[in-house]
Amino acid sequence: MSGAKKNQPPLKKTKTHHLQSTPSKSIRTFFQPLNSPIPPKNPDTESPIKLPHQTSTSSTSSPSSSSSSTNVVEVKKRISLLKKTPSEFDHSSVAWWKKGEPVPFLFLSLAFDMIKEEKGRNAMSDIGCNVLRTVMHTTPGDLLPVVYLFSNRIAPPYQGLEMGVGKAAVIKTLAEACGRTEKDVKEHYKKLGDLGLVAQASHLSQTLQKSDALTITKVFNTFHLIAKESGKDSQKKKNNLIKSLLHASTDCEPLYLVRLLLKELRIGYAEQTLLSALGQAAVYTEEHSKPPPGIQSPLEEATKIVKQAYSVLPDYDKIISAMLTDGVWLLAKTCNFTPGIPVEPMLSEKITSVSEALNKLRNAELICEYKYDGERAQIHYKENGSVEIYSRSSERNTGKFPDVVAAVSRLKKKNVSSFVLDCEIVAYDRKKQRILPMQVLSTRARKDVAVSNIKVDVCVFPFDLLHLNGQALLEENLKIRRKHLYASFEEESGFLQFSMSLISNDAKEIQKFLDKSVDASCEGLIFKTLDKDSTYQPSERNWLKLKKDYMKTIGDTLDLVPIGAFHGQGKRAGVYGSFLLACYDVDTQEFQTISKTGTGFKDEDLEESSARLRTNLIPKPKACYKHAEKDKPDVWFEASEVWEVKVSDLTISPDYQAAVGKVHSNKGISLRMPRLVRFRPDKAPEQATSSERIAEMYNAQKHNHPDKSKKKN
DNA sequence: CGTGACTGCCC
DNA sequence: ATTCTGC
DNA sequence: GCAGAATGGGCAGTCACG
Repeated sequence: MSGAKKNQPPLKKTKTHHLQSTPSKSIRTFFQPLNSPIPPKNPDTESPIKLPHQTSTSSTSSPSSSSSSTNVVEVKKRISLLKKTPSEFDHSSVAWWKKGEPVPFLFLSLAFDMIKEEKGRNAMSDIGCNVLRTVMHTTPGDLLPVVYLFSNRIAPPYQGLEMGVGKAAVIKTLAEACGRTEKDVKEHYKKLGDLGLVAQASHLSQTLQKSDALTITKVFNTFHLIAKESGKDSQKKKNNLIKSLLHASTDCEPLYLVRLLLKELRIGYAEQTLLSALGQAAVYTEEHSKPPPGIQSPLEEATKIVKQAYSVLPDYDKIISAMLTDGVWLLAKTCNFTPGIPVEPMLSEKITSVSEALNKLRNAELICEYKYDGERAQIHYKENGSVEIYSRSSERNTGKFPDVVAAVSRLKKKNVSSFVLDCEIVAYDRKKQRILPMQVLSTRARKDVAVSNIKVDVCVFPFDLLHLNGQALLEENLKIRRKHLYASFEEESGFLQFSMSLISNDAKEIQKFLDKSVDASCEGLIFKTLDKDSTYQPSERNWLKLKKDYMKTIGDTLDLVPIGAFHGQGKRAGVYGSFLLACYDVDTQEFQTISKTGTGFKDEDLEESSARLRTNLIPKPKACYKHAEKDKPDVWFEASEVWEVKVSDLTISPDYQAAVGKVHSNKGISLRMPRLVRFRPDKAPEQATSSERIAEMYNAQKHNHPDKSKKKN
């Protein structure tokens, strides 16, 4: 594809006033210039360059119209030292601001830009590491916001703080900020595939407005203000806050402001690399603190420790503060699993057959459990009786499930004073004693639900216990955890039922169990070891999952026609990113939209398909294309080819038109998790899967006709 | 007060 | 969620 | 095999606007 291009707006002069808005109290606990026995190499006195942010002592800001643009050149030259191997890097070599002064946002933006250009994760991690060390050295109080911005968040997920700024809002703001129409901005966006690049190319702040240089804390605090804004006129206010940032930004700052707002950093650097860099930065910064004896490679070890700490306590406020006060080597002690704070859930890896499970977990005692189709939940019950429920991504869901709160409180056994339960919450019809589809669960109200007003009942299916009566069980084997699990709760039909499980290493028996799970409206099975390697490993993909649609020969497959496409974003800029697909209704001779798809393509496939279909453009949808007005693709195609798509489910859709009237009077059918399997050059569009067949497939889904799913042996 | 666009979060 | 890709 | 970044349907909640 293409190399990265930069597109930098001309520099503007920035004046130097540090509007210091202190973030929050957490900084108080930060250790000051970390234990640096080595006197800093005279950080500022020697700085040979007059830099934009360095008004030195004179608070009487002179309208220094002097060489501000050359200054940025100098800054960039200097900052390229970040590329040095950490062992050769001098933590005071790149900062152009004084010790104790707020870290300029430009520093982070330029670092992002450098990271983006690197290829290897090691090289990227090194830059990150050097950035963190620089901040630790000059302004440790800024480390927390720097880490948050690096990780593309503004708060731990369970705090529910969201900016509520999306593409549409950014488009609107950009249009206003540079006096263009929204339509204009949208076009530009479609071309570049990245609103950050649009912002950067827009030469914002045309007027030579005297504005203060952005600092990390300014940006971070403004993000928080944006997040907290709500109610009438809140959109306008958010809009203005964003504009104020954009107008104060220079160089590549607009690019990263926008990307941060949209949570799309796109520099190939995310959580795991950051954690690794954090660990390494700590090792270099804590120069006097020797690693514990017996450690061969402190850097790797520190990385492990930080990742481990984060996986059981995913909260940077706590991790950073613990790291700065007690050092990285104590992190395993200072950042423990904490009841009330969610742990990252253990995950599973996809497999495609029972035999694959038996192979991978050879020589270990196996347990299979039904894979229920609901929401993952981690339920924390504390000594004082308070309960919190967290989602798979650590969002606090307690307010959505007051009935679950009641159920676990009621069904825990007497000897249980506190626990953390890992489970699946599933929509459930108690009268018919039947699991209901995910789509039913998703209609449940989410905020401040009252037990008396619940529309969708749920049943909890526990499968693991991470904590019991003040004791962490993470390090115990599954066998032990299960023993505790079963000993700690009573079952109550329709409220709490242990996940259906089978302990077996017998392929035939397991195959039967798999079929049974599907009959019971489940998605398939999860495989785990009971003894060997069976501790609970947060965020690790050490379980296996087998779903019917993963299996090569089984699962629903459809032959569909691409009739439109959407421009790609990010690394897909310049090609289509996804395609609008249709089935064929033989009776009406219509192509009816059924879903989009944008995954399953090799890069090459995507380029070729894009090139091929671009020759087939039509200005308007044909009369025989049945689609909703709502989501029109960027371009329409003549129906010309057939693609095979695999799905996990068919669903009734509010928008898509496939088989409309056949299973629902005015709604069509769509696809859950559609992905391209292969092209079908052997088929003509009219040979695509028919609406009739799609209705059949929908009706064949077990949970749509549960009465017919008689037990079979 | 109803509707539709937008956003975040489930999968 | 699924899938692909570079390291 | 890891980590990151592309991409899917669809729901409730929020806000702007008529």
